[in-house]
Amino acid sequence: MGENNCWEREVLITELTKGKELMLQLQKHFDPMKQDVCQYLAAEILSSYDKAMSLLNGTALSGMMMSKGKEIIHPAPSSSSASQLESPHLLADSSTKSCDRPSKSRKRKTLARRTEYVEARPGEKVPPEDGLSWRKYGQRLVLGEKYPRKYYRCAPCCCGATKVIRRIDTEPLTFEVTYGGSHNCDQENNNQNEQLLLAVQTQVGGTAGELSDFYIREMVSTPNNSSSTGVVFSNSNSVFNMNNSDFIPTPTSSPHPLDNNSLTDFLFFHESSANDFNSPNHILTKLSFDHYLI
DNA sequence: CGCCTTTGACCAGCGC
DNA sequence: GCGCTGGTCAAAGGCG
Repeated sequence: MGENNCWEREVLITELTKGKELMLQLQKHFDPMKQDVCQYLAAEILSSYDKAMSLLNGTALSGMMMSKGKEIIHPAPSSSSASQLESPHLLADSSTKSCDRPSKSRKRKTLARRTEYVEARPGEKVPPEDGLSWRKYGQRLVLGEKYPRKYYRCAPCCCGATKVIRRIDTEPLTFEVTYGGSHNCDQENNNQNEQLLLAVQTQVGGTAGELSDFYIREMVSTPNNSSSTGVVFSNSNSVFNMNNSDFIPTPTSSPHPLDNNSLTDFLFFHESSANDFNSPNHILTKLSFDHYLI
């Protein structure tokens, strides 16, 4: 009870803060030539305020996600996997991080779970990647459901994180994704990315104000290996790619496919163009758009 | 040959 | 207490 109130208060504060930040960005970046960017920011702001209003109206967050106020997570960096996994609802006991296999017991797990609704892109029959690495371990057709549920667990290590994907019968393009446990290994990557972002700010401009023309496009890292972590960022004229071995921004091969593209391209960058300048084995940690647009 | 997916079996939670 | 349900296991097969 008390924990729920604390959690909802935290979500409320987070959503209101996020909305404020987005509003400031919308004001800062308003440009009639970038209507798609403005529309995206406006949608995010509305989403944040909807969540906050739901909480103020006494709607439990879980109910908000599960029932009429279905939360559709669009495949944009604003729905950063990193921030999602930091949800207190989801975090089990991160202090006891270990890579031991979870208990062999087949006892049904009663871990805190979090459900999201994800839309597939038009023409695709699979939900968009969430930036984390998963390995499928089971699939079963549940009674009364048209499509089978697919069960995944953490691939890079054995932190016990699981994910269940269910295709909605009535909305074939919508998937219900239920996360269980905590993806500790990716949290490590996220910490590395935070450090890398600070390094970028230090090297390129020093302060966020001086970096106002740059968009951090993507953090890039490889599984279980921090040595090849990198970051890609750009302004309206150039795309830079750097890694943590030198922290010196260097232009990527020109013309880069992302050059002169709008921010819409940035939002889906990780799936369409990432392989242009990274090893095929990389995984990409999607970042919060509103957080890293500096 | 090793990794990944598939699939039937197992077993505990849950409702009646 | 019993049966149903669904989450997980693990062997088998597929694929690169």
